[in-house]
Amino acid sequence: MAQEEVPSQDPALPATAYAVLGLLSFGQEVTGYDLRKWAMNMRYFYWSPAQSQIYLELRRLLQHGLVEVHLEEQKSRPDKRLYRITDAGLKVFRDWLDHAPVGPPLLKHSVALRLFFGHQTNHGRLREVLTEYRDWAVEQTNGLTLLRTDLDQALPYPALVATWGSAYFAAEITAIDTVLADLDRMETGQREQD
Amino acid sequence: MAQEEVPSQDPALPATAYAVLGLLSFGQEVTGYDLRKWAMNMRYFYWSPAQSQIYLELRRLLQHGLVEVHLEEQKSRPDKRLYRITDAGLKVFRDWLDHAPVGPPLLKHSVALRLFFGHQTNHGRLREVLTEYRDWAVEQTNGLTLLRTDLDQALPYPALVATWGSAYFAAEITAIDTVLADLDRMETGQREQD
DNA sequence: GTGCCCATGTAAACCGTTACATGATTCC
DNA sequence: GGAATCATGTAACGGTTTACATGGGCAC
Repeated sequence: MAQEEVPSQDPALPATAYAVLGLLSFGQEVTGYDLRKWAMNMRYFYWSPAQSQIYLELRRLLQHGLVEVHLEEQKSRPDKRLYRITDAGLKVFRDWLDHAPVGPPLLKHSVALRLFFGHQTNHGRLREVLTEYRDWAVEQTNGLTLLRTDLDQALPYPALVATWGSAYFAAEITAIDTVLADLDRMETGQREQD
Repeated sequence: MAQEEVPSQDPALPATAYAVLGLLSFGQEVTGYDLRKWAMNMRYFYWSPAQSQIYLELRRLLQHGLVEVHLEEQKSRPDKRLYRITDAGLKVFRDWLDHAPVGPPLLKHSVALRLFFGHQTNHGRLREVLTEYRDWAVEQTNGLTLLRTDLDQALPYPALVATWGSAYFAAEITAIDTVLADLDRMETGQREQD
């Protein structure tokens, strides 16, 4: 067994690697560039890594024998590297899906953080920040509903996630409205405490 | 001006540094150890960094002159390093609060990711994963309501965030229930397509 | 003709995690 | 008696970001 590609048993891959494997598990043959675009459609619930990171993960998966490449020459442009998942890769991915422990979502909500520290800011600015976030959330729901029409019957599980995402953003919007109303009450309530 | 501590103008601190500064902006004199416990109460909306990271940020803030320390000797235990925010630190923090651009929350929802790839797993396991996440979300709401009783009038802004957090987890729970019901429908619907 | 899209890749910097080390005190 | 708490810190490792580089095709 010289230096042939031996699919190692427990590669202990980083989370991003599994995300890439999962995208490839849909069966298409795609480039790293394509993957990045797909990943951006998932940004609603899973933060997309930098583009350079995706290329790195693909190389790693290749070394582990979990994906395979086939080159497609292009004149005056870097050759296309079309990746496809291997049987070994599919097995590793399914093992991860079925056996990985359930972890909590990783959330860093900078807007909530700024509200938390509201005692150091002026209400005017705080209001701006919250409103801007609310607008952003509205945009996200719009983007998601657009996406969902594309998915619906063709990709049922992604469609479920899209529905979930819509509910999430809807909740954020009403939560912001509640906060905004509470801020009002705090301001006017300061002079008339019973 | 030899090598005295010159508070640099635009330190461009990492997000964690501002979180630490913000906690210190409540005015108390605390240790890194205390900060870590406080940060854990914020894990509902802002992922707590590792303990070693907090100590590192404190040293960095000290170098920038944004916090100051005073030692408290302890026998048979590392000396307490009690940190307090400086005027410069408070200024930097307020500048950040009032001028930092509004960024989207950073979310990596591993459970949603696994639902997204549902075509590669069996429904039984998928159900388990979702249910386990649901249970976790219920725990979080319980923890939050406990917290909120402590905060309420004393810390109004953190209380607002706690309320927001409760709404968030409640939304997650009903979203999971919807997904679970949809999965049922997908299973039974497979044989009786009209 | 300016700017975005394609398509890959390298390099440096660094945030952040994990693991380890210490050692008395306090709670069950 | 064992485990958790207090209280800080170091070292290794690696995931991730940011910046940079290339260069033709295509749309407005």
